[in-house]
Amino acid sequence: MDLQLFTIGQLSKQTGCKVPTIRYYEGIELLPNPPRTEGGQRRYNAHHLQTLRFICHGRELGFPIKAIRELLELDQFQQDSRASTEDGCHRADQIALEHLHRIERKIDQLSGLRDELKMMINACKSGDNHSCQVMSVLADHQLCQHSHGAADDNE
Amino acid sequence: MDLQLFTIGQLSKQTGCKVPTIRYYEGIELLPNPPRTEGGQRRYNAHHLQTLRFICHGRELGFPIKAIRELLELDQFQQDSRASTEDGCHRADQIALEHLHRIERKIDQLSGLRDELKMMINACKSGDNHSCQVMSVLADHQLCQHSHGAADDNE
DNA sequence: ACTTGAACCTCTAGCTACTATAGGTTTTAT
DNA sequence: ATAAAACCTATAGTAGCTAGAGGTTCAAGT
Ligand SMILES: [Zn+2]
Ligand SMILES: [Zn+2]
Ligand SMILES: [Zn+2]
Ligand SMILES: [Zn+2]
Repeated sequence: MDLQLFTIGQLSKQTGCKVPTIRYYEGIELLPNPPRTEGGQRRYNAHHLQTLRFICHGRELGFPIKAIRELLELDQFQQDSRASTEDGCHRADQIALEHLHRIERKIDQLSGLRDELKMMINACKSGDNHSCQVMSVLADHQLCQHSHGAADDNE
Repeated sequence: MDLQLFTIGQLSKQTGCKVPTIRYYEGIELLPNPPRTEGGQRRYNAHHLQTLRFICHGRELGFPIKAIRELLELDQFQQDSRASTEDGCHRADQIALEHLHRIERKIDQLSGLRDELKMMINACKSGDNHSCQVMSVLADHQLCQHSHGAADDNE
């Protein structure tokens, strides 16, 4: 098995991951270096495909690269050593839980912003003010209802 | 009026905006260049302070720099020309509305991820599986309930 | 007047996760 | 044999800052 080889373009189609992104993942050593043809083109096998799917799905679920890297290592470790799945599961769950918390904090923060924005916009639409509420609120946080606490964020 | 001058550190304390960030805003021509002392240090006036407050508040509310730039220009334009506030308000509201939509899309996307993550984690906690559900789901999107549609995003 | 230390200055590089472009080579099909 | 499609590397750009190095200026105290 593992006899079928894929070009980078085929891998891209199978996973939905763009070609430059695949090369990028190789560059940061997330995806192992594939063998090359004599001419220097990459040829992937089924294992690469599986790994890339894992990576892409992790990214789609919003996991940072760092987390995906650790999850891949856990996976590798388990396959290598046949260690009890318990520890790996524990750590994987922990990583997922941290990610869940980040997301929940982010949702809370964005919900606050959403409410604030709705209020400004509605105040303008109702048109009782001679000046734009959007501009006024931007100029003066006192007019805000919430504090839009800045969670450190990305994605 | 406008006689009181502030150092960049004082401006920083007044707004909560970090010193390098203030210099960064100047570099991208968002905040106008302040006059300098003979020795080359920046000295700001009340107008700079007001502008920086506007910028920082806009950022706290999640507006991209590009939007803030346009909002500042609207503000400037109105003060210069005493044009009817109507048009400015209309455009400002439009910008705010676009931002609101971005945020709502983002909240929707994150809510999907949150649900997905909760499901994986719970499946692991219930412990009926001999394998880690977090790992399994990552390896196979088929096990997902949602499609985690990737809205283009930032912040 | 002189010294000290905090605050200031510029410049460059780094962060996340890609994406785009330029300019060239390999593969595959006709 | 030729030509198009797909591949290659390398570099720079995206957003919005932040950190560091290495040097200068300012204001206060003696
Ligand atoms: Zn308005
Ligand atoms: Zn506010
Ligand atoms: Zn688990
Ligand atoms: Zn999925």
